[in-house]
Amino acid sequence: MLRLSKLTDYAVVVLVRLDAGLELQTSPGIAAAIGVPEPTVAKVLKSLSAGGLVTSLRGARGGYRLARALEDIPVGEVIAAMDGPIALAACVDGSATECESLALCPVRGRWDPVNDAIQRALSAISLADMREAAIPAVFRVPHTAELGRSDASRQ
Amino acid sequence: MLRLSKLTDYAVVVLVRLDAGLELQTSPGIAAAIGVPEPTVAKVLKSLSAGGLVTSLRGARGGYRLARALEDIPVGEVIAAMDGPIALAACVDGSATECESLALCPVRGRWDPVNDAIQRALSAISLADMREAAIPAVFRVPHTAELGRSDASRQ
DNA sequence: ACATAACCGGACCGTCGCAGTCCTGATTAG
DNA sequence: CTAATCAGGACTGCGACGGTCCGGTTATGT
Repeated sequence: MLRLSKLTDYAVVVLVRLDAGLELQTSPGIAAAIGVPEPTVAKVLKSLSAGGLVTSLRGARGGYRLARALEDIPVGEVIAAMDGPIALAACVDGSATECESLALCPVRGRWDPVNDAIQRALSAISLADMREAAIPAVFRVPHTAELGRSDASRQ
Repeated sequence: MLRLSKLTDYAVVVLVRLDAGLELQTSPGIAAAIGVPEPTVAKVLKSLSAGGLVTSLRGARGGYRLARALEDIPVGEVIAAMDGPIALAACVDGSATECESLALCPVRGRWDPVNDAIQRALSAISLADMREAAIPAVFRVPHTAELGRSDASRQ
């Protein structure tokens, strides 16, 4: 239950990887570093960029960079960037129609306190708290050693 | 975005309705009272019964009853009964294979603190806290008035 | 100026879980 | 025995999600 999308999980891995000390990292480079297909990583980075969690530099020698320190990124914000606004209900979006009839809809505002509680819980945990386990041992070894390998070797 | 299943929302409405003071209520009766199709209500009640939130009496003159007071039912338990164990990850089930390779899987134990926080948040809110808004005004009036609508019309 | 590398913003499709319904038993009151 | 009710499935249509790909834009470096 509360199925967190797999993309969101990747997002955490990607963000932690972005904290590896380098100034700028490319999408293919990150993909190689964390062992996730490049198109998927690209998609994650796009969402994160749209959510303001990373800043991007276009063009050759471009790449991504953390917009803030991991300590200042609550996990709730990552989820919001990937899966949309955090809300625990079936019809919470600000859709105009309001389930056709506001009075009839049994799903109304009731979950607000629950949502607030979850929001608070997710705001209290930062990515720094999840950092340690974020990059599995297998991928933690090739750090700054040679990370432009699998993409640089393609030319 | 943490989509809560619609069934879970119905579950809250049903549970609140079960608190209406009657000793025993049948599935069709509840359906008529809250304005939700009978088969759906039946499904919800089955799940709730399996989760130990309501007790059932089979046979003629049977029905459902709250297993505990609303104050003693945290919303997290309702969610767990309807949507399975509360866990915020893609692969958290106790599946044997563990994503094929435990070492490789980037999704491992990292979300535990987050899950714990959510679990705590959901345990702190009881159904009594959600009672007021649970049954919309429209359905709060016709208590036992004219509920022979959709259940009497079938067969 | 040109080629290259990288991001951007979509469209696209297969898969899977969910909502909702229905059917066939098992159980109990009258 | 009969009727009412719960129990536990099977089944189906739909929509969201994971994952991939493509054309376009921007910037670097020669």
